[in-house]
Amino acid sequence: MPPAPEDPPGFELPLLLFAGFRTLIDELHAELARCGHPDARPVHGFAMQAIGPAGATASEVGRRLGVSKQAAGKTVDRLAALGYVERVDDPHDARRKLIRLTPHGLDMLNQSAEIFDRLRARWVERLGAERVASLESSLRTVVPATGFPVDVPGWFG
Amino acid sequence: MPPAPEDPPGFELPLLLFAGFRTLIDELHAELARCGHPDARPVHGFAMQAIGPAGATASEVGRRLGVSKQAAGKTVDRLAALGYVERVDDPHDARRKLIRLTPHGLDMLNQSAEIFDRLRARWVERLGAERVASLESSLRTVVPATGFPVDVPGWFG
DNA sequence: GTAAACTCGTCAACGTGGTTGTCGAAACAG
DNA sequence: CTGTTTCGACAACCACGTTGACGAGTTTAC
Repeated sequence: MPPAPEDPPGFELPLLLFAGFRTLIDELHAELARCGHPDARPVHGFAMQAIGPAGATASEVGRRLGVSKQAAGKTVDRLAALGYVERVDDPHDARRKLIRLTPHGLDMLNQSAEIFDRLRARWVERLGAERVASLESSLRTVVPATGFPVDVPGWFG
Repeated sequence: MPPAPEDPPGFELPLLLFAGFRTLIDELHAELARCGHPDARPVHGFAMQAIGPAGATASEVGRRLGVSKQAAGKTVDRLAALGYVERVDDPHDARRKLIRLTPHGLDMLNQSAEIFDRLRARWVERLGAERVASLESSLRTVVPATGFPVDVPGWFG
């Protein structure tokens, strides 16, 4: 089926996906700012998700996020300066430095989860549970099944 | 309806939207690279869309994109260095410098439109026309009706 | 008509999030 | 014991964004 003239132009789809993503992220951070996390940035959430409650090393974070270990290290520096994580020496391996979430960092992760649930609930209010579930299931079908790194270095920066 | 335990966690929705967007953008640029535009970046597409076939000034581009005129000016510099746009003096206003797409730039815009149409058609193959249309219509209802700038400075950088 | 106010483009300094390359120290494989 | 690999750090660099300032040109008000 070649593109029928009444089809929306193809560039609207990425725009809508981006606008949807960005709307959620903006609302998340507006809400986080009201809950004791005014300096949190989107990248911080991704990085702390990659660190996880069990902790990780900078190299691991880099691999999970699909960026270099140096970039991950710099992000961890900023996270540490904001009090979200701390570095502790690994007694079993003197090279490694375990990055662990502080209580403040854990709080941000928990709050983010709650806020995202509330935001999704608001979409359900406006669209109905079925359409939201359908949207998620459609996207799950078309996005490659990898974890979140899709591996185009510097795709947006 | 408070979040039922069988609902997907709220953070999956933004992840899926982002993954969908990024998948499309990555495929667009992989394809553009094969069609004579190996140096194009996502930001370039947005900026050239904001310039438009009629041309615009750097300040206008900044306003349309929701960034400062200085940032827009720097992006135009890079676009000009890549041969996508040129600056011409406005005879009616000696302050203004009209930014116009070169044939090369126009070609990129046209190719992008075609590629996006093909990518959307691939989604239609996998999901069916109805589900894609439903996805678009759902997103249209939940994203604020503004143009693309949602106005959080530095939301991702 | 002139003075004030605004707008345009540019320069400079800086922050953030990436990249590559290098390096010493530590761990590991042979 | 000797290579090889891995870890974290350092440096230099690039892309993209921000403020603040500034001269030149255009509008607006008086």
